[in-house]
Amino acid sequence: MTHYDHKSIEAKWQKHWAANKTFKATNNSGKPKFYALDMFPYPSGAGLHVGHPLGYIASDIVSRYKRHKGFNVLHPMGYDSFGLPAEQYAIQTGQHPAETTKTNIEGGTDKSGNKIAGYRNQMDRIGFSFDWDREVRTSSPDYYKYTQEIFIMLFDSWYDNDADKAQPISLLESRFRESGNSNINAATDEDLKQFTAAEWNAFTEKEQQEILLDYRLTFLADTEVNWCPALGTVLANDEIVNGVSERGGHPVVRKKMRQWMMRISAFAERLLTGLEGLDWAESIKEIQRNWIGKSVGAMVSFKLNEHKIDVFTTRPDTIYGVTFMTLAPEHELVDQITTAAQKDAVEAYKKATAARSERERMADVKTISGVFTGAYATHPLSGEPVPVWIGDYVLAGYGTGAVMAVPCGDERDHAFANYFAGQEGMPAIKNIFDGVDISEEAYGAKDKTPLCNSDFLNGMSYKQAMYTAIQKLEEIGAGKGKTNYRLRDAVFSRQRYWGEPFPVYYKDGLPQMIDRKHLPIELPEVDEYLPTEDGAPPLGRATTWSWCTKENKVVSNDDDRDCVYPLELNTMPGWAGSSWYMFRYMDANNENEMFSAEAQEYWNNVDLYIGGSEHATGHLLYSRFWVKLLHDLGKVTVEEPFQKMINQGMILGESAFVTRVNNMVSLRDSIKRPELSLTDAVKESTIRRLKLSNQYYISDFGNKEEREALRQIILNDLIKEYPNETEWENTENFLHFYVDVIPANVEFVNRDNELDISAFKNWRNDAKNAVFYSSKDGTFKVSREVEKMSKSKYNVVSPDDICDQYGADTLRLYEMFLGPLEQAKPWNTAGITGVYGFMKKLWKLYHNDAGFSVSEEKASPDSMKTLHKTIKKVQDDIENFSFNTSVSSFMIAVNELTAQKCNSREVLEPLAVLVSPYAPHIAEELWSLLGHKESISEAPFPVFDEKHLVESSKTYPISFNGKMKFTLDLPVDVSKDELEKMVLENEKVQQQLEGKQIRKTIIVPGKIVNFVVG
RNA sequence: GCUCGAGUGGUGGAAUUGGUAGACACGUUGGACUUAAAAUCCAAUGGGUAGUAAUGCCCGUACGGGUUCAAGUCCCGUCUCGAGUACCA
Repeated sequence: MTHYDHKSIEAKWQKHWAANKTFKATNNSGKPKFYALDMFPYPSGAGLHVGHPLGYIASDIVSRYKRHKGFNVLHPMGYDSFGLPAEQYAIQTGQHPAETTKTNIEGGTDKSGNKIAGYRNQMDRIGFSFDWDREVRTSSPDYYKYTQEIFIMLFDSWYDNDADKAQPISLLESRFRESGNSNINAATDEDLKQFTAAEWNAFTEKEQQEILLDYRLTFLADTEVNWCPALGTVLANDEIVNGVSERGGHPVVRKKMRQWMMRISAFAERLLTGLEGLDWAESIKEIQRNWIGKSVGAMVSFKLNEHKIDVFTTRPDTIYGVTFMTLAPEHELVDQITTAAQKDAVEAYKKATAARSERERMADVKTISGVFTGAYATHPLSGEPVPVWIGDYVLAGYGTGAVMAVPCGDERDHAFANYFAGQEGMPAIKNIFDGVDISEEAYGAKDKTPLCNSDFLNGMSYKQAMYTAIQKLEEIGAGKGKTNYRLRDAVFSRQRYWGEPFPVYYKDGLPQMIDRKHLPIELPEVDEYLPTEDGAPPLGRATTWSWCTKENKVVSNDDDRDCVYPLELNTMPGWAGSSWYMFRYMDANNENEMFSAEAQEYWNNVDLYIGGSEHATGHLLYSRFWVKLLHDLGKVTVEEPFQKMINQGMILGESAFVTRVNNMVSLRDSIKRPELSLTDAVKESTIRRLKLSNQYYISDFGNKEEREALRQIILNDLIKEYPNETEWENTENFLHFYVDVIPANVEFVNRDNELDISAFKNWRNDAKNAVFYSSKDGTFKVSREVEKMSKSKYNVVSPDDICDQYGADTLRLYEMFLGPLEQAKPWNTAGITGVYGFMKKLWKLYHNDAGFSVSEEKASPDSMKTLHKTIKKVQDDIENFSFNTSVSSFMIAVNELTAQKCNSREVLEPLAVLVSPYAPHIAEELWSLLGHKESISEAPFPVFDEKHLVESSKTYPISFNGKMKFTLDLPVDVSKDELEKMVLENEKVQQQLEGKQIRKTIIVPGKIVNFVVG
């Protein structure tokens, strides 16, 4: 074989690696460990596209590099295989989601007869060094039994604020038995009733369980949820984008439902501080910080008759600036405090806000609205009356749903006060900032401006007043320092089929956990994947979905024994399985526990995590939460799962569009009065619509000439079609057609944006007989737009075609060559020939016309220099995750070695190892041609030796006044003074200096020489 | 609006702590080989300008300032684009 045959080489080595389990990781090894993890994919029916492997290639390069460097590398892959698309597809086709999911992973033919390549096959073709023996699928009962187990662990835990960790619920029970709950500082909802030990012990079992439910880290609660009617399920906050569902873009409404919740808010502070030690992109950390939304301030109570209105404020220092209060319209006290006179107005306002959808409220933040309740609260410090308003700028869900309004210091309060200025219940704005004009806008700065009109706070600055005010409020029992978080508890129930069932049954309306030893509770069979007629989730259709506490198994719903109880009908959300999978890989085939302590201790946590940044507030926050729980319960030794993370940029698709003439054209009626101007003629004519029986597509609609020509063609067709029409000759100026833009599958478009018309016709049934009007040069062009790659946009490019045509090694190199990993970029194969050319040149270095040929002679110093500078560059690049520049340096190395006619083993052997992380197939082939019997995968990485780069001279840029004029070769091993002397003696330098005076000479040895002249 | 990030040839992108801007690749142009095409190889390629030429000069990293012997890189201001967030008290 003398030419580079990627097909046979790649097939050969992929087979070899699989047969020899070359990349199997062991859980005990004397080598240092390295754990490289990719965010696992959701196996969709569209298959893997060229965007998926981008991150996988990067992590694979690092993994292979680390193996060369002597590490024991864990580099696993699996599937996040529960999820909505499979279920939507199941609803449409009636196929079990488990089947379609399996086909999407393993390949096969779907119900409509489409060939599905399968994620696994597609990945295998790219030559990843995954340890496939550790594959996980979140939808497999072998896996989700442990997801269920973690749910039980959450149920069996509460958050102890004093110890600042999750604790077993049994500990809480024993403390209740001993001393009631007054000394317990737990993360719970506010306002739990207090009880003594005696009271606790006197409670019935059911009462006790109800109380415990308020403390558990997963609990049932009636909450306002985001209900998506189109998807038939609730959604978490992070699953909603701009007020519509992230998947599908369906509207979302607020609805009160009984749901499983996760008390992630208990971990808010640790989730925030934990970010500090992580080597993540600052932007992701920032997104998480914003999402957690910590604000430090105080709770302040305002008395109103027998009621008490609590507010949260971050500015207790401005307490004397309170001019009024505002409650959210949904606030529970509103009805109780509203005066008779204001009742109608308040009712009307409440009704109006309730009718506004979440989306409207979000879109419209400018409009100010509100109503006075007629009530006055009492200022806790000054004792003055404070009017109470309601307004929808106050959110029911944040803080207490009420604010103390300080117009002089808060922009929203300022706007509200001005809008209602002069009306009943709106006093003049109190200004507490000495010497600050607040007539135009509020003064929000937290600087040293002294306070005034503030009694004992007068003269104090922000910090001091904050502290003093809180102290005073605590003293008189009217408030206390408090930290608030925006992070809400997460809804954990989904009214869907294709997710983990809860290990929960209900006895007397109270949830009971099924004992861990009876897991998994497997998904039941249902006749349809839709909600039941009375609105219960799909699991409500299962006929065998009850729990027998005697036999400890799932039994028929018809079983009417006393020991049989109904099972939970909701399933878990998509993020459940992905919140802990990184640990399962460590011990993926353990049948007795989720993973052994030894395995976890050995692998610790993930050293390098690569994936998209779109999971910033979902997966990456929830998995950190679960890991903190597992840590508190002693299950894992780490508190953070992903030490180092890189977010690869999305590879975008270039969608293709063709312009189609609508099947209706409008025709201005014939005009026979040449004396009229065109405008008047149009005015006096009538419009008739004619239907075209043909469809017309036009290549270059923007071109006027082309449009005119197409108009003629259509007109001619119309004349034939409507022979009874008269006066056609006069109508040509008045024929109008309208166009729409139709997406074309990018598979039918070549690199020059030309459409394969016959393929398009074949693909779109309604275009079979259409007329395609090409451009003058005979081609039919599409227009392009860069968008996210998706099946529905027909712009998905599969890596398989690239593998066929150029090979996996070229694909790997090319994806890296496109640019920095983190950057988003459109997929465009324009440059791939350059990379393929490189592969051929690399191959040729090891071959002559006759075949493989490598000499045993010593390499030239030049070649050694090329090799060693490449070693250094590639090593530095991989350590810095700068993969695109490595590819360039390979190209430079091969170009140089070719020019040097180098074919010495001394250089070519280490070169093969250098290339191996990037282009493993060709590296293995060359390695074996070089006579090695073992795989190249563990060959030691070449060691960089500076001595090959040492030179006797360096080319210095010589500049004058900072401008580089020419270069000079100067010796390296001379002093600065000698260097200066040599430069000054130079003829060219003298020329430049002629007639000028040297004011300063800067010589940086090894860098530059600069003369300041004048 | 706020927060974060980014603006470099026709294109994707290089430029380690301030030290030869445009590496590498695509594209384009010209040439060699060929009956021809493909493939391959060679050369040129930021813009302007002077010269027959060798060669030289000027301008150039979004825009306007600044610091420095020296700025794509540091500082201040402006503009544009992208991402996140959206009344969070």
